Amino acid sequence: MVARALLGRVLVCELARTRIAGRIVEVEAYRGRHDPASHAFRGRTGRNAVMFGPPARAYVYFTYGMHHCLNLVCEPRGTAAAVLVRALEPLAGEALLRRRRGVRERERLLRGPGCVAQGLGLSREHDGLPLGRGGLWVAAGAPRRGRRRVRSGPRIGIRRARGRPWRYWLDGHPCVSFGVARAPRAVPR
DNA sequence: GTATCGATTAGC
DNA sequence: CTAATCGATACA
Repeated sequence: MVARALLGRVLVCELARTRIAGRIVEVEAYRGRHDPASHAFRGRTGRNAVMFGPPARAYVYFTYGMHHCLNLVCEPRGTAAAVLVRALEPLAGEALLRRRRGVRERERLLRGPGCVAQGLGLSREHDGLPLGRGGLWVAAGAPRRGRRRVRSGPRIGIRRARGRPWRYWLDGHPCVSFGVARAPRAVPR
């Protein structure tokens, strides 16, 4: 699976003459037309069009009236699958991250999908950005996935298709959005 | 046209 | 636990 393989690799963001890098420690897979929790479940729309396009592009969407989230499109044209980047361990650009995020603790700088987009400075204008040419790419990354085991479980914050364990994270990593210490709250209703 | 919800977060 | 805040979606 693409999602699992991304763990431990390094996401590099060089936009607007800045440089931020982070180890990918938590992701979720969304599987298009076959996945009731995916934005692409009901077909192509203006928002999700990038997911139906070629792979290795950023799908950036706006949600809750105030947050953006970053996905990496990972299947061929016509198949709308993407991986949501939920959390990174900061490796470069921490001073800028502290300024953008307004928090001091390193483990909170890029913990949670909204925080990732805010930290990297991503918004809808970056939707469709090709990886590798537009200032955003995935580098080879850390050996042995940061020396942690990969765990999987239900995705966070969804109401449909909760039985599918398509969230993947590095076990015990302090930059994971919901670990042992912080359990995910149940989605209401 | 109106009503409801959301791949979230921070704060109490 | 809730407010914030607005685009997407559901429904009349």
